[in-house]
Amino acid sequence: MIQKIEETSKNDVINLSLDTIQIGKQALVFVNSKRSAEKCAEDVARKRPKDDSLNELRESALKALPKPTKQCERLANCIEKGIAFHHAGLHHLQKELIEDNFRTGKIKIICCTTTMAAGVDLPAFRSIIRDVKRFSQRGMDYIPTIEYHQAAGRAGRPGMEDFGEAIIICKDQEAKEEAIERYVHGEPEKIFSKLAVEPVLRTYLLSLIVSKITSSKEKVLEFFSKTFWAHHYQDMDELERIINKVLEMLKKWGFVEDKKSEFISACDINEEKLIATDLGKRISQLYIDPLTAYHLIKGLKNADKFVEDFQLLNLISNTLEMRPLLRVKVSEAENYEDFIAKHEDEFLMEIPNYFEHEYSAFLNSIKTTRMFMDWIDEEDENFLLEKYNIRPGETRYKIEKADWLLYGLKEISMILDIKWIIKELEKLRIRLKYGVKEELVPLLKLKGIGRVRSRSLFSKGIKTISELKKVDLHRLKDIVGDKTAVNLKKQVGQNEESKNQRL
DNA sequence: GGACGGTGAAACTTCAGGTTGCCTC
DNA sequence: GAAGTTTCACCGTCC
Repeated sequence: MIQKIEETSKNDVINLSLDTIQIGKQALVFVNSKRSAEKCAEDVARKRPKDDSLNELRESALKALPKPTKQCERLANCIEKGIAFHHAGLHHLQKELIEDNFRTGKIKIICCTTTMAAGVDLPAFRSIIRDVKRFSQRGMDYIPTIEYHQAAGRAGRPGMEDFGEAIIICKDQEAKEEAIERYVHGEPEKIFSKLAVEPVLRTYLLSLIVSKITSSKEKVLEFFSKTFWAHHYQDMDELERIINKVLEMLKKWGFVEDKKSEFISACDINEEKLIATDLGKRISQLYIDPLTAYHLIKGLKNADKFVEDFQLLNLISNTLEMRPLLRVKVSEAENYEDFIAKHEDEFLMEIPNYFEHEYSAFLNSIKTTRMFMDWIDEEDENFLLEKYNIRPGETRYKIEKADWLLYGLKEISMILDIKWIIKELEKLRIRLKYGVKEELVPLLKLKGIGRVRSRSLFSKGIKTISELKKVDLHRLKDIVGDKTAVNLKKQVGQNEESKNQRL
């Protein structure tokens, strides 16, 4: 059935969105980048009148962060017209806000990336798939059929509507035929085992040995031969070669060792036992890729009684876990290269050769490191967005990962008995978590005190716990508010409220 | 004549998502 | 590969 809609603009997404609203329904628009999601939402919003009943919602979106970023403003400006964008760069509060208000019907159109296709269950009358191609390492690739199905599956609300509409936007006849062939008639892709990815294999193999599920090379091979991976791979010789290679690495790095059986039975006369070392056990518990662990250990050994924060942050930025790293633009490269030259002897890892492929990753790691440095230097999210083009949601995600790696680094230091560095790591973790300078660390031990309050206390001269004890309750109330002030006094062992009541 | 603003073409840049650990009154 | 952004040349207007 061919259905005509009103064309008020050259942009099909705008026409479809406006039509959806006009017939009293909602739509999700799927695009291939965060920037597109934002722009697309703004384009639709521009064609819509402001709705005063959405003022409160607008304010909530704006106030999700202590200080609104440009992204918050853009979102708020869309929301007041019943339109929103949704992607991984949003603060989780904003994501929830958008999802909840789409469910209640206040938000009519969401322009989103794949966050919505996979993770969130938000049905709508229309699923509009604007982009069926997405950037990949090989250039632009069609999105998998399975992903199209997930997006299209959002169309139609069970129990509320008899049907839904999934629409792919095609620029010409050729694109239309391709879309029908690939997505409407196409079979979803077969599922492949992820075990074949080396970091996963390394982690998995180590955990098998740690948990004593497989205690010899033969048993390891036997175990893997029964996996889904082997089923797909079929070539057992090649499989054996890969597993052997990984096993040798684990041994070389000191996470696994061979042990000749002391009680030789008739059946396993030549069997060498595989045993995880203490270090190997801890790494497996920490769920870090063994290669990352090896890289961290090498870095720790290069540190000599004193480390700068940037050295530690750079060490963890050069791990697979931290990827994708922030990308250095052509115009920025010189600046970061200068930084490398200036600190040449200070890195805890070897700097890749300029002509090696890894050099650009190292350059990116410097940018990521400097982003963390700015964060712990108390720059706000808007500054990070402007300088590094990293959005608040991604900033939080990166910080979480960095924190986890620093925790891993601390645990490894404990096993290796490198005691002096542990305090440094603990301090850095606090600074990274809250995004503060070192001077605020003592105040952050208190409950109810974070980045903002610790800074205002500090700037009013309250810099330590003992100074907090000395300060008058009324003055404290002026700085952090009534409830927090009382709470703080309680925490430092002064129950000021009961004292006041007694007076 | 110079400052300024508007316009459009060319050059340049950038491009999804998101698991894991520990502690504590 | 393509959308989106930035840069730059060009032109017209105004003081």
